[in-house]
Amino acid sequence: MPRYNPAVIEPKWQTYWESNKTFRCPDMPVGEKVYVLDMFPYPSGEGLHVGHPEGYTATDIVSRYSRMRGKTVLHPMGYDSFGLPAEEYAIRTNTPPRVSTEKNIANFTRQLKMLGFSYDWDRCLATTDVAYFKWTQWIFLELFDTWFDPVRQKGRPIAELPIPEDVQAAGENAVAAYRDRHRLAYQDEALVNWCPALGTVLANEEVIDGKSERGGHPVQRIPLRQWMLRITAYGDRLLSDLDSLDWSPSIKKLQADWIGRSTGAEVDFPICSPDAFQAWKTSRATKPFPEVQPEDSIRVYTTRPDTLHGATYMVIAPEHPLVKKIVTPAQQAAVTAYCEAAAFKSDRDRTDGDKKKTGVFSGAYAINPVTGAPIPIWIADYVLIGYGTGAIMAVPAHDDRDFEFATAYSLPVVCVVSPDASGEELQQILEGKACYTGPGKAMNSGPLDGLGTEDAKAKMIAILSEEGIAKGAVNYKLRDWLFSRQRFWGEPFPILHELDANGNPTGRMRPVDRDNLPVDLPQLEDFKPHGRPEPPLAKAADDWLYVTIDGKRYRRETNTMPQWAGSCWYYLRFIDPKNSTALVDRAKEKAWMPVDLYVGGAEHAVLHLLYARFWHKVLYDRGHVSQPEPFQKLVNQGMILGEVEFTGYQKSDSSWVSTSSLEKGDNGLVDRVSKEPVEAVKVDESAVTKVGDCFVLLSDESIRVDSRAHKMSKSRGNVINPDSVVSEYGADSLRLYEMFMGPLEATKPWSTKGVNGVRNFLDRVWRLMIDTQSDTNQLVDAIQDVPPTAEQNRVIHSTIMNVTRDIESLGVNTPIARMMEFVNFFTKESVRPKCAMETLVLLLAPYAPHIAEELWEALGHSKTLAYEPWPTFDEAMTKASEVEVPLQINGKVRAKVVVPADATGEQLEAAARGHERIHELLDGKQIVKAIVVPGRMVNFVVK
RNA sequence: GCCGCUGUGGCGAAAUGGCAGACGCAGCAGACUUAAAAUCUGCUGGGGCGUAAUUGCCCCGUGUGGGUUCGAGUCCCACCAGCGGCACCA
Repeated sequence: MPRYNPAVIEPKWQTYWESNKTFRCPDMPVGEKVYVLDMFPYPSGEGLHVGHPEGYTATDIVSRYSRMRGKTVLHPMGYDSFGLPAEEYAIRTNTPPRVSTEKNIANFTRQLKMLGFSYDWDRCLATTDVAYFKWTQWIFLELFDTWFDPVRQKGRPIAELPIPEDVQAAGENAVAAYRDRHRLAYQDEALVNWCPALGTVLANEEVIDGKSERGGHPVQRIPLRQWMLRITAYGDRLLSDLDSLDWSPSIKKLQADWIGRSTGAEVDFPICSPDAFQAWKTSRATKPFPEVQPEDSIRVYTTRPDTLHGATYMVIAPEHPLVKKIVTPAQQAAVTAYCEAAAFKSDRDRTDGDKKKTGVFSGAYAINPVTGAPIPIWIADYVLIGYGTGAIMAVPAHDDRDFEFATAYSLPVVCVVSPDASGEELQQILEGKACYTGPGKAMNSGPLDGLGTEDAKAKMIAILSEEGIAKGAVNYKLRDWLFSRQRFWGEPFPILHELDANGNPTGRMRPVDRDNLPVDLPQLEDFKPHGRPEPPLAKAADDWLYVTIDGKRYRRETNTMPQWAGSCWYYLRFIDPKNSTALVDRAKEKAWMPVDLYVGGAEHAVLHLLYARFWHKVLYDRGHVSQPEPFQKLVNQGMILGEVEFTGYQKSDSSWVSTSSLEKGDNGLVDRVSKEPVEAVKVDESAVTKVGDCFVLLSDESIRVDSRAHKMSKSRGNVINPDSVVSEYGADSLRLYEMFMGPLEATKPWSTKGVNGVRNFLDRVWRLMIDTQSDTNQLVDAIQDVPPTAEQNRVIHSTIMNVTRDIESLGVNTPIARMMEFVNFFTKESVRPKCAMETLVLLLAPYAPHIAEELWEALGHSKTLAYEPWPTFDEAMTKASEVEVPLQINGKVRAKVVVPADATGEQLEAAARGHERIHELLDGKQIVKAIVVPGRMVNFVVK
């Protein structure tokens, strides 16, 4: 009987690996170590998606390959299990989040084991494990206990923070407040996206068009006291250390853009009458540039200090504290209305570049500190409170946004940079009728005149620094990380707020003693959010909520940490998952870190990877880890799309409209001619054909249809479930197919026929060795214990060489093609040397481990092949004794000649000249040059 | 708008600057079979010439247009299309 039957052999080997602890990883590496890490999944109720096994198979191949190369491999798996979806689900089904989370984890674990990944399951963890988040809280306390020393560019213990004398003098509370202001984890009044329906603040990227991404509920911007992490302090290091990483340029660039470092200057503009300007200037010249913006001026950040003479007005954000102070009575009503409207827009909404710029005049004027001219102060939401100082100097001649605004409100435009242009264009710019943002020569700019843009910037900063009016400054788009959420299903903050005798907060806080960690979540009957920004944990019983220490009463912090917290350090815990005295043992950490290969989706290119790098650097500064960066090599797997679909478009009378005659109407697509709306209709593959570059209907070739693979989604109904693929084709086929689809990093469409194709290959591998007529796994007669022939050896050795080389460079698809060629070749051989079969099985093992183990056993081995030495090759054996070499004339192949593989250039050229047809073609021509590449080609250049 | 990635047969894709399309899917043909399935074997970019038929020969072909080179899918410049990300960051 025995046909290849994955349904039997796959569970058999999974059980074998599990009961023999085949993939248990020792505490400390023996010899060379490799740490191969997957981005751990969020255990959703839907279970594994086919996208998950793609990256997981790639890392499993590397892990299994590395073991066979004798390395010690750390290859763990866990779950990122805190978060909003679990909680929403819990609310809907009225079950505690922990219950549904554990159920989902069990399902994920079943599915992952079903795919035969070689994880060390003893190291499995979930961020929701109390024993795990104890250390998440511990790290939070470390952040709380750290300040950033800008001189040393390093996080240091808060106890080492120098306290200025005046603060010291102001007493204990002032010192405590000073410390609190400098911690990496600090509380601050922040403008947040508050969603009353979800009962939580949301990150900017969770808000779309002023509505929550989840549920589409309205979102408001309100000020709330929130926990923040001072990631901006690490901006420079997060940026510059990217250079040391083996990451794709595109991911590095995404991170660099997100950090968004820019250099320029901060400049103060006095708010006073022109008469008082000289006095202001004189008083400024006596002192250095003030640390904090004085009341009598507006501080702006600019990257173009060279254009200061062209600043004809100023704009401050609607939330800017000065708005209330400077607005004139006549403008009061208009300003209030404008600011209120702005409050209802999210950051994203407001920064939508397509929108027309709006603004309102405050009635007040400031003085341009270099020209002495009064300039109006406007309020507009194109200026963001969160970036720079929340105020700008507007130079409409040299900034597109300012120009657009100036045009809309008829504000003056003064050109101060002579552009690199000519004719009409130059004239327009000089007259202030067009905007020029590029570099040029300074003009109308007093002492800067004639200088190039870079020199002018430097000179302006130098002059104004001298006068105490400005200083050079660096800014980041990166904001401090808003770290608290008003939800139940997250890590509680290990922070206590001191209460006075009346039960009111004193404003002082203390960390929970580290011995008292973890702070577990309270049991709550009702963990639902409500419409107020008061976290659900506030509903906990008093014995959880209130703590008395040394006679003082405290109330626990009731916010929880965001989902990102747990994933910031899980890779460290995998090294030492059971440690109860430290987050990770120092010696083990040193032995295993950094992660040598980290694979996951590109959706984490910015947030997760930036947050984790930030935490890691803090832990590094505080001496808990030995390396400045956690992830040495990062690879982003591409997305797997659904099967290719053909879509035609029909009018209401069912007549077809070609995609070439569609246009965008007000409500979707319409026929360009009749403007009638059309409906998208799925067309079967058999009903279309390709003509030229387009697919058209077979029934009417004038009707073009769309051909596209779409992202898998429930609503589209094109989701492929790994469970059903495994039950129909087997786990090895799924693994093999996902690798065979194409390069790991590419986006590629699913094809069920393709799965069938690789299954077919595994069937052929099986029949190559197993006699399907027999009742047991009897080897076919062709397999004999004989040495391979020269030709067989060439196939064996070149297959080993190519497979090895490609796995090393993470080329996952091409080794499969090589193995297919191997099988195609040996299928035709009536004598199949046993050693050749063993080689194939070992090469196949990282890809399709179950069938490989089964065949290894059939070949007479009694234990797992997981630690068998990887086959080696002799490059000399890969070469044929004779090669066919193309002969070209002027770069065109005209003939081929067979020569010994080791033929020299002279021999090859002689053979080429001697070739009958080449001789013929060269007759009467003058050979200008002969290019001979031994073993590859000959090219005669003739006239 | 800005940035990045990708453009190769009917489809997924290969190809250290050296014979474009390996390998797989789909398709076609043959063998086996009463038949089908399965399996095995072969063919399969387009056009043309030639021949009884083969062997064979020529031209075109890697999004478009240029360039570098003896030789370009590969390197350089410009453009076009698709996908993805960012998007008033002063």
